[in-house]
Formats: sequence, C-alpha cells, structure tokens
Amino acid sequence: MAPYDPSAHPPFAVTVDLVVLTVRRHTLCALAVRRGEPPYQGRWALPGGFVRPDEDLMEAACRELAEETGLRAQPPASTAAAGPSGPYGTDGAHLEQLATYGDPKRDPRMRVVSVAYLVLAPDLPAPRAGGDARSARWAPVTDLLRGEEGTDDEQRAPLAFDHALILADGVERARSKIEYSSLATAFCPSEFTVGELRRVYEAVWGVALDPRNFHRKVTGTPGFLVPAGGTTTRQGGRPAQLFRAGGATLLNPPMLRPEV
Amino acid sequence: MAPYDPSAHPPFAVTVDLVVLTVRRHTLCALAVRRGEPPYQGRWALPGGFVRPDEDLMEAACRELAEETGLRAQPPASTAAAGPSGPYGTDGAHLEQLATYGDPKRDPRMRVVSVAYLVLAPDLPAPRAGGDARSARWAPVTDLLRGEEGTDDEQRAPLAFDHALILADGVERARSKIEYSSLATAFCPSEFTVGELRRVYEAVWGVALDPRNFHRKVTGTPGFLVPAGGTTTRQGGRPAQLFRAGGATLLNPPMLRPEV
DNA sequence: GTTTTTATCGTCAGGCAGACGACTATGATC
DNA sequence: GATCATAGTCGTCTGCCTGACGATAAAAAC
Repeated sequence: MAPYDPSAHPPFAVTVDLVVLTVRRHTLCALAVRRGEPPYQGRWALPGGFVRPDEDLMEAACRELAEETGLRAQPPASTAAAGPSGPYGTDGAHLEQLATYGDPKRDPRMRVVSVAYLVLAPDLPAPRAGGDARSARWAPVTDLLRGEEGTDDEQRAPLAFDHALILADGVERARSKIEYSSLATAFCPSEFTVGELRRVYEAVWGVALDPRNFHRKVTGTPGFLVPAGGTTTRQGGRPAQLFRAGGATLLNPPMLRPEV
Repeated sequence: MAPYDPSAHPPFAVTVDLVVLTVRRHTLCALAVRRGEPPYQGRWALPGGFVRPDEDLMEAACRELAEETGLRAQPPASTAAAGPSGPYGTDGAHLEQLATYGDPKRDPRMRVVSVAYLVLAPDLPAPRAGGDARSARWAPVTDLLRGEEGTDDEQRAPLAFDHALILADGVERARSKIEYSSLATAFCPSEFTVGELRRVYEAVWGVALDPRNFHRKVTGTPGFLVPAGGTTTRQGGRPAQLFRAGGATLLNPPMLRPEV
C-alpha cells in the first residue's frame, strides 16, 4: 500500500445498485426505476443509492431493497458483515454481491464507485413506487438490454449510466449460478411444484427442458427438494406435488444447461 | 437512487487490494507485503493501494500489480473499462475482480471501501521489494490463513485488516474456477507438460489426482491444450510432451474436484 | 543392468444425461 | 358423460464420461 497520506484521498462517492430479478409470466424480469432528476432524467435505471457513512455495503443494499420492493431485509446480526462470503437470505429472496463498477466517467457529476448487488426474488406484487413518487416497473431483461435502438417509445431507451452492463453481468451470474446451485428456488414461492421450478429454469435460460428428465434430476438430487405434503392444480392438468426448497445449496453434479 | 444532494457524500476512500496467487514447490502461495506504517505496522498484508482520481479500478489493480511484481500490466485500450466482464490478461497472468469489502470498521483510520482483485500468476522470480523498501514474500496460503494462533514468530501473525477474509475468498474463487475453466494454465509458464498442469490442480485443491485419468481428461478436451512441439524432462522420468494453453476458456464438462 | 520416476495408452464397470414411450389425473368442451 | 387438452410422473434404452487400475515406455539414479 502506498504511504499513508490523509490528503491523498480524492473524494469518492460510493453507491449500491441492485439487479433485482424475478420470473413473471415465463419471462426473466428486472426491477427498473425511472430517474426523476438529471443526469439521465426520465430514463430507466437500476434501483440504488448512496451508502451511508456508518453502513456496511450489504446493509445499504438491503435498505435499498426494502425501500424499493418492501422486502424485509434485516442485516445479519453479526456474521461477516464485510465480505461477500455466503449469500444472505431476505424473506426468501436471495441477495449477493455482484461486482463493482468504477469507470471514472460512469457518472458525469462526480467520481462514483458503485457496488452492485444481485437479488433473486419470487414473483412479487407490483413494485412499490417508493416515497418519492418515482415510478418503478418489472421489465423483461431482454427489453432492458436491447434498448439501444432509438425509438420514440421511452420504455425502450437504454438504461442510465452503465446499468445495462451491470444488468447483463447480473443476468449472466444468475444464469450460471442456477446450474450448480439450488438458487433457482429463490425465484419460487415457498411452496412450488416441479413444473414451476422447471419454468424458472426455462425462463432464465431461455430454453425448453424435457419435463421428464428435469423431474428425474431435481427429485433425484438429495436435499434439493423436500415434499411439502399437498398437491396443487394451479397450473392446470394433473395435480402436482408441492415441494419446499431443501437444505442443499450446491448441486453436484450440476444441472446441465443445453448448448444453445 | 436517493435524490441527489452533493453534500450527502460522506468521505469514502477507495482502495484496491490484490490476491496474487501462484504455485511454488507444489504449494499454493500468495503474495504478502509487510506494512511499514500504522495501523498494523509490521504485520503482513495483501498488496494494494489507493485508487487515483482518474483511474479505473482495474487500471489501479494493474498498476499495483506492476509495482509489486514487475508484471507488465497495461490496461486495455478501450474495452469495458468499468465492468468486471471478461478477464484481462497481463503478460500471461490472469486478473479479475474478486469482490468489494466495505465494513465501516475495517480500517480504523477512516471509511475505506476496498475492491479486491484476484491474480493468478505463474511461478515468478522473487517478489520485488518495491521502491519504498517494504519487504514482500510468497507465503503458502495455509500459513497466511491460520496465522491466528498467537506465536512469537511474526511470520505467523494474522494478516492486517480483513485481509485474511479477502484472501480466503480469493483462494475459494481460484479453487472453484479451475474446475470449469482452463484458468489453471495461468499458473503455468507458456509451455508446460500435462504433469505440471496436474500438479497445479493438486496444489490448488490440496488433493492427489490420478495421472492417467487427468491426462485423458485434459488431452481429450478440445481446445484446452495445443501441442507445442517439443518434449521436456525437467520433471524427471520419461520425457513429456510440451503444451500451450488452447483457446478454450470454459471446460465442459468440468474437471471434477474429488470429494474432500 | 536394475531400480526409480514420470508419462502415456488401455480396459472395464458404474453413473448420469438425452431421447422418448407410456400412463395418470385433473379441467375444459361438446 | 365422453372426449380432449394439459400437466405430471414413472420407465427404458443408449451413449458418454468418470473412477479405478493394469500395462508399457523412456528417461535418470544407483
């Protein structure tokens, strides 16, 4: 480390940005908020905000998540406040650090370093608009990521700042992580069927999976699913068994993503 | 994002810390430097330093890496200066963002947010002491991580700050990443034998692998290795073919890490 | 020359995934 | 109520890959 010189610290602002993903209507969606002030006024952006002076990064992410979605997110009492080690459950949603973005020009106002967090949530009620009357919406990630083509529809404008890059990184993380972990259950309500879980994989990966092989795989992996007791017919067709997420977090061998 | 208020930015300092890993004498080692000033004066720490006002995070990491190891590391001209997307090759070494640590109490002097980078390097010559005469050394990660037991030997003192946590996260990242990528070749010189590559896996994972099955796996995976033409006998025994890292970056199916 | 060391090729059995057939149990429709 | 459409669940078969391990090859050490 360079010799310590207190005057040597340029003024950095530190923010957290959230990539909040969910699956709605068989589509992978992300939470977007409309910016109320410059720069990028009126454009869609990822939710986020400044980290407070005495707040841990994950604490700040939890706070922003609660403000935007109403998901209760109390920081873990004492465990590893600093590190990214270990995901952190918030009311069934999954939260983990994604990456940090610090291009000197990423914010025209000043030097901002942003720590992005990834949240995987079950299908939530309509997003809360937040106290400051900003509008928020769930948007398919494909729409948010190909906002480049200029179009009259302001819903199609590219995301503010470098948020398209952050979102793309978050989506890629989610896609690869459900391969070798049981994280896909974070997209499901507390009780769900094998078919619902399969539709999560299909939406996140954008592929069709064989229902029979999928069923064999997830029910055959110890600790992945535990029977919840009942059945449901909410998807139509023959009643399906309800399951809860089991204790296992790592899938070994992993769920194989079909080659495109 | 919260309404913009320029007065609302607490003074954050942003640093980069480096987890530089290599394999020496069949052991996974990390680069450690001795701190020359308080806090934690005299203790071992990860190399790192403050990010400069107009410097991208990865640029800062490259600069620190060059200062500490002499590895030439010029930032990519224009590509994705901000994101963590895509590793970045530096003279054969691999550099990628690891995670960001921002516990308000992690540095007693002030609020410091540190972005950690992971570097995988081939066995280098002795580390450069650096212009400011600090000492640096390669230490087995097991020694650095179990420095907790109080002992007279100052080489055994725990790492400064939260660097033990950062190092542990970096080691875990490396362990899991060589499973499904060809990154293990970053620990090797430009030409290497299958046996040398196997010893990298054995050192990083701390297990013994079957030489025959390993040979079949790596030579049978298209794009992983390309013959370099010659043979060498530097490891003793029968001469072994020399290989170079192939273009493939992802291993599919992955190299399986034996269950403990 | 014999031993030691490392590299490399083969063989074999078991596990798992992909492809797909068959059957079951509901609601919707005629 | 019969039929159809929709989902869910159980099996079968084949091929690929892995782990275990035998066997051979080519050098250095003794």
